[in-house]
Amino acid sequence: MPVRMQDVAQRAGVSVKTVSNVVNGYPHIRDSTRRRVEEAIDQLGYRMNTSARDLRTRRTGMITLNVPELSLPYFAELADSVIRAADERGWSVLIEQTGAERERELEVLAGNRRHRGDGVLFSPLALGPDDLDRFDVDFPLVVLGERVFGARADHVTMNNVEGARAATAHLIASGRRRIAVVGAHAGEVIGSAALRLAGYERALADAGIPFDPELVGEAGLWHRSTGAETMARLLDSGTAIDAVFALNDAMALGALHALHERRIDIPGDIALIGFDDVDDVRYSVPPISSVDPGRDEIARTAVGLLVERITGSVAPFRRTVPDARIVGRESTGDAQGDGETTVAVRPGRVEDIAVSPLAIA
Amino acid sequence: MPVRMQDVAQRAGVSVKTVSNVVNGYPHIRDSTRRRVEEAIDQLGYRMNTSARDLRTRRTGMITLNVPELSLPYFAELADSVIRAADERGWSVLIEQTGAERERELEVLAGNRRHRGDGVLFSPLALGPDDLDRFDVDFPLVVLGERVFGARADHVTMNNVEGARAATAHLIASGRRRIAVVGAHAGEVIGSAALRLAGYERALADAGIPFDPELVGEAGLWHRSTGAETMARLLDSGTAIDAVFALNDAMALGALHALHERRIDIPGDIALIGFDDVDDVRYSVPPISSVDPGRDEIARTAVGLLVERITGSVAPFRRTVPDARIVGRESTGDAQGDGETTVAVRPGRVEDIAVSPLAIA
DNA sequence: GTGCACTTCTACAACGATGTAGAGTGTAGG
DNA sequence: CCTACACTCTACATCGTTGTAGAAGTGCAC
Repeated sequence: MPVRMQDVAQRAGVSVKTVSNVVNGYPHIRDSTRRRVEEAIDQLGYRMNTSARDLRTRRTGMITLNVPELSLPYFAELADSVIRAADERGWSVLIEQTGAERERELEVLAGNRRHRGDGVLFSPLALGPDDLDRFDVDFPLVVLGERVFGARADHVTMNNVEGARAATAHLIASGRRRIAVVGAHAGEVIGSAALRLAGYERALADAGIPFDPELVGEAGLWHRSTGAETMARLLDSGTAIDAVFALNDAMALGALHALHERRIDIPGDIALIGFDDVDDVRYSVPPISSVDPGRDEIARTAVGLLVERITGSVAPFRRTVPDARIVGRESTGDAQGDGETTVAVRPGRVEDIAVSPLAIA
Repeated sequence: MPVRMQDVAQRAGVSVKTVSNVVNGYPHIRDSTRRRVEEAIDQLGYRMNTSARDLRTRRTGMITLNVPELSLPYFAELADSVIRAADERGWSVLIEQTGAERERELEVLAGNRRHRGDGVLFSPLALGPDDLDRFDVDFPLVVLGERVFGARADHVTMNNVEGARAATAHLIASGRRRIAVVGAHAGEVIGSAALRLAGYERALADAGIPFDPELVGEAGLWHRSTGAETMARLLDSGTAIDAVFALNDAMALGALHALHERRIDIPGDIALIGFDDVDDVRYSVPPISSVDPGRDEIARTAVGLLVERITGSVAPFRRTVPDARIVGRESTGDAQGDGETTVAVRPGRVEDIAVSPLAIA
């Protein structure tokens, strides 16, 4: 029932291949022929059957983005940026949610889930170094985030340690000494939590401030709710606190909530800084300072790496770390109202991973 | 290079079709045969070529969701719900962003954009009644939102009028009389703005409170920033105000920001209610009351309608309106801290649209 | 022993596009 | 006038799967 190239060809009095050539912008076509074909296409309302093209060309023009959930503002904004970056290059994006469940994340790598698209952008939250072997997959893959290092895959990470160091240093520079952390993961040595905590400790050491475990608040999931709970626990513990570094913005918003409940003045009594620089924190009350990890660049780099991996030849795996910066707002006393100050974070490094990719079948 | 059914068939000593039958769960297969095929699949690491299957079956198992942008929390949460609903039924979701640009929204309907997937879920923000004809498309389409009524397509809308009426009535019930509106669109008779304003007016009328145009604040785009600006204008105008109805939550958050800047007490001086019930408002300071339009049900219904339209026979177009409810929080004095009260909104109606769909080619 | 229904499997064409190879022109250069 | 080459177009095989039709085998009732 649907119109095929065959039908267009017949109407225009040319071969199917000529229609294909017109549609695909092949240059050597007489103007009159091109016009006739285009008219036939219009008249018949022809639209290319993508499945047939995909089958023949062995390429779909789609990539899959796997994130924990779009309800988390950071991932929603990441998805936004990824879709834009892909669109600029003419690619479409399929989105799947893993809910940060280990099982579903493993399925992404096993490729057992519906296997569409030419490559996968994967932001794991549940997998860790024990799962490194699973990343040896036979399809183009780019990993986002800080859960897995050393995987045999291209990898785009944030400048976690330096970002966290700069955020903490920023608080110290304004005279704070009792800086609490919201969102630590006890015993973990990988992942954003560990890296950002390391940056925090480094900043303290740089300033000669002793590390006090009482100031470190644990939070498993990095949601607004857990940020609020952790902040409340810290406040109830009775430890003196004059600043808070929330390891992401969602928890910073939760912490703000908890501070408000106790009518604590920000930044008067306690200064607050987050991480991710999502849109929300610009409009919270008061606006919250944050570390901008360079979301657009992360997305653009990741899409670029993936497309290269899909279309290009075999090359060593690469790890890239976009530039980050500190955005100062009212919650750290850097600005009033909608004002903002920004400070660059010491750049991360771009390294080649010293392993070769498996030949992609 | 990649493994085909052919290769599996050879290894298992059966025909290609038998492999296909095993993969697709065709029942009449000897156990021993099935086992041999499955072993061959494992050994060779076979994975179905989806393009070939899609071509043959004339179905891709994907739908496209077109939204303005995922950075807007409402649409991020909608996308989350849509992906979940689709996943439950075994469908994948391709997401495209229109940026609320008229041109791009028209392209969605023209089908000129890459045309993949079996159907489209479309949430327009720029199109209006003038574009009704464009909705006569030759692919399965379900429209979301309030921009277009009477289009020849299935349609899922929010219970705008009743939701807005109930929100306003809620403020009135707590003794407010000078209720400002943030986000009106002057002169528009369609779209969320007009419908929600109508609900507002109806509630005033019900309570015998005169409508005062000075209380109505315009805002073109419904962002946090415009909410803040509009709120500021209203406050600066000098009109007495004891409550604010922001026509969506993003603007409610912006309004909150503006109120905070002037150190106005909420709900002491001014009560505040929004619309959409996005996650953010649960954790703002203070938490903001809102109208919950039933996001999950909207998504589930929309996906259901679309899948039916794709797989099913021709049937009259349907319009559905999920149930909404008022969620009372601190900003209207209904609860303290994380507390919530809920009140059902008078149900919307489910109607058949009195036109038949075009035969889907 | 025959007929019939069910189970199990196969051969072949078809889905709708593109890659390859090459045929038929036209034109410039020798 | 012939050769070389660029331009324009076509015929045909092919991508990897599933639908259709039917063959072969099995079991059971009569």
